[in-house]
Amino acid sequence: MLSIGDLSKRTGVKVPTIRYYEQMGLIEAAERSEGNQRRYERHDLERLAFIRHARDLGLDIPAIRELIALSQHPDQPCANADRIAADHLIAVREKLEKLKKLEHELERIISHCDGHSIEDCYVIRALSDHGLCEGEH
Amino acid sequence: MLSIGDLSKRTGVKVPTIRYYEQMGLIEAAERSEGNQRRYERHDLERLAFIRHARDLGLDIPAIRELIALSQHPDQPCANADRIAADHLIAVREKLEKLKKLEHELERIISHCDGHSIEDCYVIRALSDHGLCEGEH
DNA sequence: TCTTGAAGCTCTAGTCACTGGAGGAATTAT
DNA sequence: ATAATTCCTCCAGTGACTAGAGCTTCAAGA
Ligand SMILES: [Zn+2]
Ligand SMILES: [Zn+2]
Ligand SMILES: [Zn+2]
Ligand SMILES: [Zn+2]
Repeated sequence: MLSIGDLSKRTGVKVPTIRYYEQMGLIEAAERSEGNQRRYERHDLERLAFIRHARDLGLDIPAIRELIALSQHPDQPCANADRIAADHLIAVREKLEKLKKLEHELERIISHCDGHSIEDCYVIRALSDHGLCEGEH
Repeated sequence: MLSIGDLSKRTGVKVPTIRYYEQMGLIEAAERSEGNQRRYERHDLERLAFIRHARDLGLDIPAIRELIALSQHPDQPCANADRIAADHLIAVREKLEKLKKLEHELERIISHCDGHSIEDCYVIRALSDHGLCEGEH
């Protein structure tokens, strides 16, 4: 039987975050001690590690909720789980594309400034006029 | 003299967002009509385009506020403006690195699933065990 | 057993950059 | 003159936490 603090230390998830996950329905409401304190067991540890890992991979809470629900039905096909992951990969790739464009523009803008006065600053000028940009973003 | 709606149409910035920028101190409080409605001029249009462009490049509001303040002093050196852009580029590159790792892990995870039952689903198994991952993230 | 300090509880509010709605006033078009 | 549109202010909600206030419970040492 672990206290919420023990669970926190073992998983690296902060105490208020564990309570938040419970509120969001990712973790079942834990059993309580006589004095109303949460008491956890091994399977809560595993559940929390699952959530933490999914969050680290960038999945949002509704997606994780769905994955947990799916994982309760081992005999069902896993097409939905695979689709959640695939959709997320698509979203990650879209963000990557945007960030690459930003990186490119920022590099270009910074390298074009000779670093003298604000009046001539290419950073300021480029921000004032998207026409100076090479691509869209 | 433009109404807030005109300004919105010309810049593509939504009306509540323009009011929000005013509240955040990015735009000076506009003059008002007799009936208390905001009236804008050309330089507000330019200011808003500057803000919009800076936001599109991912700069946050405090950074934009500082850039606007700097741009009011054309004779000063532009080191601070350049530093803001450079710091932002560093932040963008860090995000890029993280996203590339995520993309890689997600690709790997998805490709390892044979798409049959939840019980064997590699997506679920990989989420349950970071040890199955190739790298950190 | 008593006491003290750490850790737990609930509830509320703050983060960031907006976005939307309610309820009412002003402006514009017919 | 009337109707339609736009404007005003204020408040609340988004996502995923995070922090604090004010109180209770727990664990350990004297
Ligand atoms: Zn410069
Ligand atoms: Zn641009
Ligand atoms: Zn699968
Ligand atoms: Zn992993």
